[in-house]
Amino acid sequence: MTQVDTQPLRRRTQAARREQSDRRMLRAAAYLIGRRGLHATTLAEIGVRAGYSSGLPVVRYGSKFGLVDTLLAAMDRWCETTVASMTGGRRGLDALKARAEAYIIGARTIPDGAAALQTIIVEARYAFPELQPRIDAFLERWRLGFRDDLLDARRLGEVRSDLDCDAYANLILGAIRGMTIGRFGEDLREVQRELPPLLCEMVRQALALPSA
Amino acid sequence: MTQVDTQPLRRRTQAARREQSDRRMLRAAAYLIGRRGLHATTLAEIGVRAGYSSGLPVVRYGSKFGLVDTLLAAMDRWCETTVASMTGGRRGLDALKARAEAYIIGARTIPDGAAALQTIIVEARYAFPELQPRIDAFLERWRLGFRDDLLDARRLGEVRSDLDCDAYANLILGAIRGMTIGRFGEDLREVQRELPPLLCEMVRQALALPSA
Amino acid sequence: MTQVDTQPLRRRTQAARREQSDRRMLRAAAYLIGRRGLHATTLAEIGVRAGYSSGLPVVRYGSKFGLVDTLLAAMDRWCETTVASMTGGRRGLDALKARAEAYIIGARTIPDGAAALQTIIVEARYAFPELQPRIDAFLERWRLGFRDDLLDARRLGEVRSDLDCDAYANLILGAIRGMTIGRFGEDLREVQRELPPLLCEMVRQALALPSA
Amino acid sequence: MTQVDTQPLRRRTQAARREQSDRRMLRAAAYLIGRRGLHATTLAEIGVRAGYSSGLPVVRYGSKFGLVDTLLAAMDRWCETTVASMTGGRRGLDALKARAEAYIIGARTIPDGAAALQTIIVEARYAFPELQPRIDAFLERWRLGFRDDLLDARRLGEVRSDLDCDAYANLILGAIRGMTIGRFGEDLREVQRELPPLLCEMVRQALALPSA
DNA sequence: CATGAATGAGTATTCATTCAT
DNA sequence: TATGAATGAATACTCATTCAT
Repeated sequence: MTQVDTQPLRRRTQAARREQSDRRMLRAAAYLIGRRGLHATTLAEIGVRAGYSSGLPVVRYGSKFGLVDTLLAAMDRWCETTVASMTGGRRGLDALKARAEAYIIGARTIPDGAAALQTIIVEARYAFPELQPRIDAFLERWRLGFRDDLLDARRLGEVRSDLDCDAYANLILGAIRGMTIGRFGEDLREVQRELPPLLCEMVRQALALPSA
Repeated sequence: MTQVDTQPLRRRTQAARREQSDRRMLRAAAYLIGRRGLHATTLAEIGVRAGYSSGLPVVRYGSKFGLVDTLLAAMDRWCETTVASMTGGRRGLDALKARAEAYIIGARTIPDGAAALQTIIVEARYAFPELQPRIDAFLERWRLGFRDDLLDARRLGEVRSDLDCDAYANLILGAIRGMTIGRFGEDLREVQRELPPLLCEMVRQALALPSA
Repeated sequence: MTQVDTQPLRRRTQAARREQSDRRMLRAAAYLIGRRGLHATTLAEIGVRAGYSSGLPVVRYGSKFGLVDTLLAAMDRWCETTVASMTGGRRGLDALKARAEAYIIGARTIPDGAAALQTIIVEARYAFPELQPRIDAFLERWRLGFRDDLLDARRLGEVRSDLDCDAYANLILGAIRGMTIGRFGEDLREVQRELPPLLCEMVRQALALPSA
Repeated sequence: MTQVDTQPLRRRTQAARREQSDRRMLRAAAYLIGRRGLHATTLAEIGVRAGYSSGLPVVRYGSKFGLVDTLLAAMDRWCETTVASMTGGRRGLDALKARAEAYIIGARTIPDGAAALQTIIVEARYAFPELQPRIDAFLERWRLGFRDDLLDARRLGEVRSDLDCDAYANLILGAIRGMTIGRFGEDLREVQRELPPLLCEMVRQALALPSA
């Protein structure tokens, strides 16, 4: 019986150590990448800021690419969960508005993470071309979310039946990205206040039925 | 007499040589920066690709910062000229549409330059913080252009009188930037076809008078 | 009473486990060192390839030096045993021929071990200078073996009485080493076919009595 | 005329600087590699020992591989020249003896270079597999030299007509390599004294005509 | 006995910049 | 004006070793 109890305990403890250092390092990575940029952020810095040695990041993630890949995957999951909970039970334009808000809210809830995400999306293009598929998938998921909301809205009769949902989904995502990019750490709060109602207005007016 | 004649001649020749090497190096810089990113592009590469030695860029511009600064200033001037000629004689929404088209057209006319511009705007934030004022000024000029067009349109009665021109100018510029960013070298033509009419439609419908 | 019985049993089991992991790790070490070289082989790899954790090699041997030292000692013993059994009952040139064959046969019987041995002999000079005495002793034992065979042959009248046995022992060992070094994993079979008869011929003709 | 004179002068001076640093760095590399081994020798050390900065070796040779490749090529040329001058005008066994002496003499003339050469031949197998073709070519040239000497000796009637020249060339080269390997910096002088006459004796007795 | 998390010193490589020509 | 040789600081990555479990 001792065996049965100690084995899992040991494993739980080792796993816990690993999990904790994992969390800390990803948090430190997001903090630093969002502030100094992907290139200027050192693996050693990340390890030290997380409270560990300079070598741990490489031991854990194998390489800088591995760390960024892991970080991106974690943030991807976080976005997925947040968006799902915010758009749950909503449909059409209502869901679209919630989805847009989720993007902004992410930046408010975990500003470090959001800043790092934007930076990685932009800098990784040159630094880690192998990461592009994951980045594209991330953006595509957002785009498809907006598109499906618009398609749903069309089905519900909230917008004109001839609306080019794909094009408008692009426009919406582009606007959100274009307005938040490179503006972390400064006047993001302003964007948070301005952008959602603006999009709502645009959505209501530009996409609504001619009669509306 | 020989002195008097040769000196100016020499000077003219020297100036011409300088001008030519200048043009070539900035062109090479735009080409490389747009493709590999600001950080991955080395001064030596730029010099060699321009057909000169690896050391010339530093001799000419003093430092990497100096080169990027010069390049940015040149592209700024180019944008200014293009926009002025395209919006010349137009007012209100008509001018706004032309201005938006100018942004896209720039990417079509000098794709290397446009790609480099986007890259610099994003990467310089971390690499050359001293460059930020110039970048901000560049973007601000675009934003003010759109804002003034909207204000003009409001004065002309083309849009609602309570329109938040500043906010919409931000939205428009953000959409343009967000949709073109990181998409150079691939499907930019698609953006060129889609974006301008989309913005036109949005402008027409979202900003128009309620009666329209 | 339970104590008295289980203790030895446990110990025997522990000893067996230790012995098995020992065998496996040395085997894995030989395999990897022979293939990738001493420097490129990591302790972690050895542990994992042996079917254990990455940390076991250090726990068992204390350090990389300790492992190599142990491995070398084991191979030394193996050589000693093999040579003894192959030269047993023989004398003079007959024994010399058998000894030379033993060197080659080792490479055929345990190719991984032979390759690792060669690699260690060469790389350890720089990596583990402290190991040099053991290496020198190993080579010296071979040299002395050949020398004694030659001295015996001289006593038996098989070779000229003025033969420099030390010098020729060096030559023979050198030839064997020089022809096998760095050729593991490739055309060693060719060497196995060629070298022994060649040495035999040389031994027979070069060292034989002038009259022969 | 000034042009005509200064241009070459400038070029000669720059080229001279380059040539000098080249010579110094290769010399320093040979010295260090022969003493500490290929792996333990640092590019920075090489640069500093040559009297330059730690970064110059990479700037000049691109990488550690590039440096070793260059060094090997230089030593290859040196060997070629030395062997050619020493065997010039000789034939058969006489040429073979001179060739064997050249190998040893090289170690006496440029002991650092010879030691580095041996080390590189052995260590590069694992560290720089891409270098293997050059190494093989180097060894093959020696082997072919000995073989051709033997073939010539056979033609001249100096040795038995059924002699396996390829096999014996292997044996001779193997013996030379096996007896010098890993013995640089210590008792190489002894080898220098012992080996050539030993090979001569072997050649004379083992390869000679039965009647001789 | 065995695992695996964490350390930290060492090294090849990059490249903006300086400087001799 | 232009070349290119030389500098040196910065950083990703490796891995033997320590230590907690």
